[in-house]
Amino acid sequence: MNQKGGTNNLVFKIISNHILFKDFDKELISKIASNFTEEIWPAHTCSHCHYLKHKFHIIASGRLKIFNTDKETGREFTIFLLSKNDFFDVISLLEAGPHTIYYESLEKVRMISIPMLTMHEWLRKYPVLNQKLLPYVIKQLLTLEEYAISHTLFEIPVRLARLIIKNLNPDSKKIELIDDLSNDEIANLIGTTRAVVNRHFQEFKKEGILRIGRKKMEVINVPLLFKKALNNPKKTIS
Amino acid sequence: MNQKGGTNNLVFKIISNHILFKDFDKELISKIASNFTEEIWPAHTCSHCHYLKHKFHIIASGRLKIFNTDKETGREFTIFLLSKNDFFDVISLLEAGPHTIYYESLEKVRMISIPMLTMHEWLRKYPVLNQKLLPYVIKQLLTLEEYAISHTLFEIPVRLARLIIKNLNPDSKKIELIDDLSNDEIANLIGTTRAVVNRHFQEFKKEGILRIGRKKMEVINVPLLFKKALNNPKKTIS
DNA sequence: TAGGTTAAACTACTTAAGTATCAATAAAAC
DNA sequence: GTTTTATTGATACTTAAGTAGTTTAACCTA
Repeated sequence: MNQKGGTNNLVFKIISNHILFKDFDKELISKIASNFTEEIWPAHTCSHCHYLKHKFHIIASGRLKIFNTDKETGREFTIFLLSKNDFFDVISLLEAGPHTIYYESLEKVRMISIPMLTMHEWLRKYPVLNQKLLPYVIKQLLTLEEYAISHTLFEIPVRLARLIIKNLNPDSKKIELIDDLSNDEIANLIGTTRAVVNRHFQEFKKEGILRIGRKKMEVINVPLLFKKALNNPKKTIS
Repeated sequence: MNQKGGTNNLVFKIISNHILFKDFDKELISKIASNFTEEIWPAHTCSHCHYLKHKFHIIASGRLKIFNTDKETGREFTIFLLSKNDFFDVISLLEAGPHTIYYESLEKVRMISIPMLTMHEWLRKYPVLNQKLLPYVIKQLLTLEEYAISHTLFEIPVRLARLIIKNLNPDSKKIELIDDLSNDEIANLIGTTRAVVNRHFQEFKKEGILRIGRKKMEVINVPLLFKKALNNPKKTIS
């Protein structure tokens, strides 16, 4: 019905290439796309989870962090750093209990969204959608498991090294997604504070692992970085 | 075909009451049940994830922990403490990359299992199964998120108090599932060491929150316990 | 009940991480 | 181009948690 164009081109383009919907037939994709509306969050738009319970979003461009805060200490922990094609909130897909987390756009974020009710309806109507969703959720499960483990068993330098490696393009050897973040945001990603991150960055620099500029970083010794990522508390090297 | 009895009564009883299968019709449940075999792990049976990739298990009785170890320090972190009706390994349901975790039975564990291939086949054949699985996986996601957050932002006494609260029966006020664990196993659950757990147990005891015996514990002041669970680093009370 | 085994309690020490503060510097705004 | 703001770099200090080792108590069983 809304075939040529749907609500607009952006929505159709995203939906038809998206992991959740791409295998649906063209007709259905158009119908699905027509339910989405475009939404733009300016940089540093902050939103409480509560207000998002009624909407399901897919990111078209820009980065958005899901985080938790400890009001007492003011410290933050970035649980997920979402970018293109990621969607939220997965937890709200399940009618679970209260789930206090926050969202903030790191820059201007373009996204498409539908009412959560519609998404719920589709999940009932198209069981295949559950099949598509499951691998994504399990991948998030793995990510969180990794967080829990490394925040429990590993020290900051190890966590820092692993964060960089995880965002290192294996071909270009360039750091992606996080290379332009401040020390503060890096600290949030590994669950520590700015001062501690900076302390270890200085160490990494001195050891010739990283080259660091203002809001940019570059790996100059990959093997050494991988060595840092091993948990080796009793260093034999002086 | 294998209607009366199936492979045996235990399997049928578990399957027909299990969250994953209970809504299937009797015929299908019998067919499904006939694929399961019973398995018993004696107390302290330890198994590496690798060997379990080819099987899917549902626990009938006993406790089993999923954990990770840091070989360097010997420290352990219990990711999940599974008991009746829990199943594993969820991550292996997705054909993901390597996932190094370990399993150990805390006591004699009775379970029923099928080849992972069969489970994969069913997930394709019965999309409803994905629908049943999703809420469970999302619940695990929530649990891991909670771990990641509390291990990042909260100190040991808070984590200890929350662990107890999470396993506190709201009606009976009795601690369940973990009340007979050693300090060592408690430490694994909150990601610290035995000595530290004991240190804070002594504190809790002195403050009149807990009564502690050898491998048993009891809450004697619930409100104080809840107060401990709040993250309140700057205590005004001396 | 004696002897052995295991877990818990206690003490002393070490260290990484967190905190506070300020100076230096780059970027952005006016 | 000057002021303002944000980010980084650096120093000194505090503390919770980790580590090591010993003592005490509970439990088991021979």
